[in-house]
Amino acid sequence: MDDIDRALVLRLQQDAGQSYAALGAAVGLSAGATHERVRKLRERGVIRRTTVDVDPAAVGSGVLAYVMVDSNAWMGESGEAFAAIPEIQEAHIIAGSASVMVKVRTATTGQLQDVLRRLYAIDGVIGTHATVVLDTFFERPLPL
Amino acid sequence: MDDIDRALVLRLQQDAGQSYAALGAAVGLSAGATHERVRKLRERGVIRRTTVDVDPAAVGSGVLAYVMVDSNAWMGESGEAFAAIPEIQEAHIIAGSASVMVKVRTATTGQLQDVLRRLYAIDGVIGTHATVVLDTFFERPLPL
DNA sequence: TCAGAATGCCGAATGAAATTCGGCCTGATA
DNA sequence: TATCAGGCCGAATTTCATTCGGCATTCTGA
Repeated sequence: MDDIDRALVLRLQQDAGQSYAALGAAVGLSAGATHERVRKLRERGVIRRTTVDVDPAAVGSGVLAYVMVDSNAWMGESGEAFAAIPEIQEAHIIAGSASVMVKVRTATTGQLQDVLRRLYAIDGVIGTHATVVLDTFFERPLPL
Repeated sequence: MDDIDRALVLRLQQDAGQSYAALGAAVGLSAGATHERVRKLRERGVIRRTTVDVDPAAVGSGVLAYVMVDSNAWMGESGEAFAAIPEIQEAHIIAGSASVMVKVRTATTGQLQDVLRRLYAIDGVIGTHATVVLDTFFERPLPL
């Protein structure tokens, strides 16, 4: 993981569709060497996968909310219960008054309400506190 | 935006590196037609870009926190002030007691503290409330 | 310090994939 | 029903990914 690797990851985050030749030229390597570097970054798990960034509103997920989930038990093994709710995009164990925080995307606030209902159905969950996002300034890749 | 488009977006989210031939076979289209569909999805902005998913810990961002930012003024035009802090990965205007919520990734909690310091320096910011993530269950693509 | 091994890079060769296009079919329009 | 636009297929062409031999540099251990 040297400066070249970091530069490669940075540029791939910005555009994973460019050719290895272009990518290599940007960091001063041949296409072959660039290919090998990127292959190893994947192998090591630094790059997990290549994906596309989708406009949530365009695919029917215009409502974004963060939900703090309160519980009366240790939630450390409940990951799958949260994963079973497809509208949940992220789920984290947190330090603080609540024990879990989830990021939810739905088409409408009605569906958001339904997600809250399903959260309550999870073992140990005793309360939720939803924070609705009114506007997103930005969502961007990791700093490097 | 029909069922085929949705299937394409779904599969591209899972793996944007596959060939148009494979992608087309999965949805019942030729490589050429698939190429054209995807081109239009990009053109319409449904697909914003193709990128790589990076392991944060591997690039020196092992600490994740969400920070509620309190203010004494309308923050609607302050997006750039938040964007100027590279450790902030997302920034949203929210409904509720705080006015802005940001997602922060740093290498250490010391750097997190430094980010809070810089948040306080933004015009109108009068307080922060950080929630540190202890463990991430999952982070995944949009539901479709 | 020196031989051997390992690593990383370059440049060329080869096969696979992206991209382009003409022609055909279907559904909508008037 | 005649016309037109949109979408798909399949082939042709160009570009790119991937693989490899050979060379230089660095690392290891004696």
